[in-house]
Amino acid sequence: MGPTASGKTELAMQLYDSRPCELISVDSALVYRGMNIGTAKPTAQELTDYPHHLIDICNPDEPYSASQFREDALALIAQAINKKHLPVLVGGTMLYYKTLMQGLADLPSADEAIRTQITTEAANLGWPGLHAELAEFDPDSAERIKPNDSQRIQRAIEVYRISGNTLTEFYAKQAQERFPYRVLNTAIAPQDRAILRDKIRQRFMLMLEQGVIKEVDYLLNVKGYDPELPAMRSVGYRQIIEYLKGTVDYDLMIENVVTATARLAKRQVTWLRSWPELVWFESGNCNNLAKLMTLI
RNA sequence: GGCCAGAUAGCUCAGUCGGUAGAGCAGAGGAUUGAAAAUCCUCGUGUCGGUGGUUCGAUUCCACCUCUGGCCA
Repeated sequence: MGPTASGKTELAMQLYDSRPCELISVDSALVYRGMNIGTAKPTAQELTDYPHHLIDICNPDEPYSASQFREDALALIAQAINKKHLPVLVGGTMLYYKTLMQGLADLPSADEAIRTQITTEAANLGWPGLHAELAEFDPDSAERIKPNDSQRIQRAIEVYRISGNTLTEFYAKQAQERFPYRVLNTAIAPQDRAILRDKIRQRFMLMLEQGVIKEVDYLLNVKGYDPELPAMRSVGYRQIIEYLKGTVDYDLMIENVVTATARLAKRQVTWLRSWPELVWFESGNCNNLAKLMTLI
């Protein structure tokens, strides 16, 4: 685990060279085909030399989710163990790790039609208005969810409309999950955030040289993906789309991407601060592999 | 050289009919159950450019100075 631009992939590849393992990507953006430069996906050559599971498994307009990840990852872990390979989970989507190990309530899947309907209602009533509606049938969830948290309000209402049961009821029935494997939790990050910010900036400058703007332009204008798609709203893509539409100039776009990426890193670190039994590694330390090997 | 407009938080600015000031952005901390690279919550003391003057009291009014734009020579 670790924030973006901290060197997770590199360390995972070193580990792959050192013992038989299966690399399983834990990243909500790397699943999308055609989103390569902007997601800092390993190169085609790297993916040939170091095969990763769960990269390039969806098109940007196909939904992927924490729940789907859990299912995929459990299957891949079992396969790896059958082959007597070490399953190595590597990536920065902390909710996916949490979901994998703690499970989810038995909730209904997302329903596009109902989401669209709720979004339309929100345009008229505002999210606080829908939050008030939520409070009528599920006061506990309304207590927990803030009046402007559009996504969670939408989800809570969606679950109720699909199933007739509230989120609170589903949570109450949720079984306590016991993850059936022994896990070594490791995280890598630089010692301070300013260093990470510099690395983020440098990496984005490299992405620009590699043609990240052409990549986004292609997804938007040739493939015709809706800019409102979750995939197209990821860090970097969203800001480049603004630039392509002419809303912001080039220099401001660069600043916006660096800022958005640094904030992503911050949120990733927030997850990790309270992560139980976590072993920390420092970015760029040449002893990381050796240390990792002694822990496995 | 003259005239005009500015100078307030890291940045862009608002404001105080005179009682030492507040937004947005940035930054920091946090939440996180089928979109999670998403979505959301909390956090604002700074010689109010400098020096004098008026005043019980000046960041606010006045004078001069410095700097930055613009216009005129």
